[in-house]
Amino acid sequence: MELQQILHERFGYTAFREGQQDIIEAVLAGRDTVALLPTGMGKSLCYQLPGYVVEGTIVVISPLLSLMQDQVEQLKQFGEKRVAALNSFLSPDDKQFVWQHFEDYRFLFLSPEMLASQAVKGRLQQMKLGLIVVDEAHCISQWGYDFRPDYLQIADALPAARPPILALSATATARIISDIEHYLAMKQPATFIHSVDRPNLHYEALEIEPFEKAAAIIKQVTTFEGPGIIYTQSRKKTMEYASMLQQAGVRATFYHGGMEQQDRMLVQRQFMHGELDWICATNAFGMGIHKNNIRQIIHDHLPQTVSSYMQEVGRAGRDGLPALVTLYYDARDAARTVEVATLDLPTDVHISRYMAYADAGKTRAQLVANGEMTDTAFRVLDYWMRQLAPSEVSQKIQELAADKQQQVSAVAKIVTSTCIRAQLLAYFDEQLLEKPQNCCSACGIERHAILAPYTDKNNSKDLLNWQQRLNQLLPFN
DNA sequence: CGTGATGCGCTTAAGCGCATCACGGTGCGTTAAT
Repeated sequence: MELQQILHERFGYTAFREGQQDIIEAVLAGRDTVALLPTGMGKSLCYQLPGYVVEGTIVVISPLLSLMQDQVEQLKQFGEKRVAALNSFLSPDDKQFVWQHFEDYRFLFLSPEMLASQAVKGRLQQMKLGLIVVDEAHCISQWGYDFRPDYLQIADALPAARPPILALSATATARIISDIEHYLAMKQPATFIHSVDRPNLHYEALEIEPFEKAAAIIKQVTTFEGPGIIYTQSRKKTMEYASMLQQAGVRATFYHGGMEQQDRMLVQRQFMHGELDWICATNAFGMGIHKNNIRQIIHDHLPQTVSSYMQEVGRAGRDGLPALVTLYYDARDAARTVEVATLDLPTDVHISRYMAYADAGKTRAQLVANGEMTDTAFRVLDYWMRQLAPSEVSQKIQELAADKQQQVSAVAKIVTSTCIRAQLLAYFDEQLLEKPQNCCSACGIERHAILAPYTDKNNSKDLLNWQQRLNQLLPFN
């Protein structure tokens, strides 16, 4: 069957979006493929469609359970029944069911951790696989080294005779692409890259005294239109900002990784449906947010990497209309961001404890239960101890810390440069060819030319029924 | 680096001033203990 025909009959589209067809053809030609597509440009179709061409199961490695749920639902809406996500969301019965029908699924979603389990590995060895997909593949680089080491071991979990791998992401530097190719053990991959330039984003980086930050942010939010996101560095601050905005009459709330899954979903949906205008969040807020009319992104600190900054500001202006992205910083920010970034790296003390326990034949559960290190620290350490000699691990951790410092420096250098846009592009090996009007704060910017004034949404009488409307919107609440 | 909790020593014994220390972000899966 022709691709066009499948596209139309199965998915109801009349034409491919830019880039999709080339990527799909590369995959169908059996090539390992790295595809960088802007968010909202139909990444999912690049593996959904091949599901109806190739023989065997499409295995999708996904970083978040909530993303898996979204994808499963989307495929079900397209009429696909042979789709499942094997993860800890499932009840024991459901898990049993998926396990029994493992080979029968057309699409199977797994986390890297689940993929690493012996049981899953064994099962994958014995079944017919059509395609391996790594969604949000920049997580390999972003999380693999010091947070979720299973991201560095995806290739080890796959059968030797495997189908092609398709790695999908929105933003990737040369280094991230090279990490993806290396840790997925890709063979002469086809690579599709797009420009990261976003002409409708207007960049601001404003140096400010620490004690003036909050007031400046509240003023900005109540002067110009939203919706928007405020990114801050601690869970506590998300709540403080949300509280201040609420007192200023803004429909705002907070979001961070310590919240219950259900609350997180609730906030996401309120924001997407326009019930909330501002989210005050840590970097937990982002992946899987499909909202195209975000007008502002505000940072109250220096982000940890240029890539994460690009991802965060990149959530603004997906509708193509102008958006303002503002970063407030002070001279001490870089040092503080480095502290936060390196906080949970294992130390020499942890290495000694790890070795002592290994010698005594004790288990990781005992180590963690004794409070000698966190579960994450153990897993990261366990990975490196298996990769390197004990004497090399300490040095490796130091290298990781030095790298974090270097990455923060790169952010600081860009936001204090003579043209933020040009420097951001340069970081992604691109050259700025045409400067838009109101390019960035370094080039000169006129906020009123970019955004409409703030309007007070509290005037509408339906605010009184806010909770009721929420309840209607969200049946499970 | 910056903040907030804790604890010490001092002193018209209840609270102050100061030093020290822990903590700060991102998520998967599993299981022990209720």
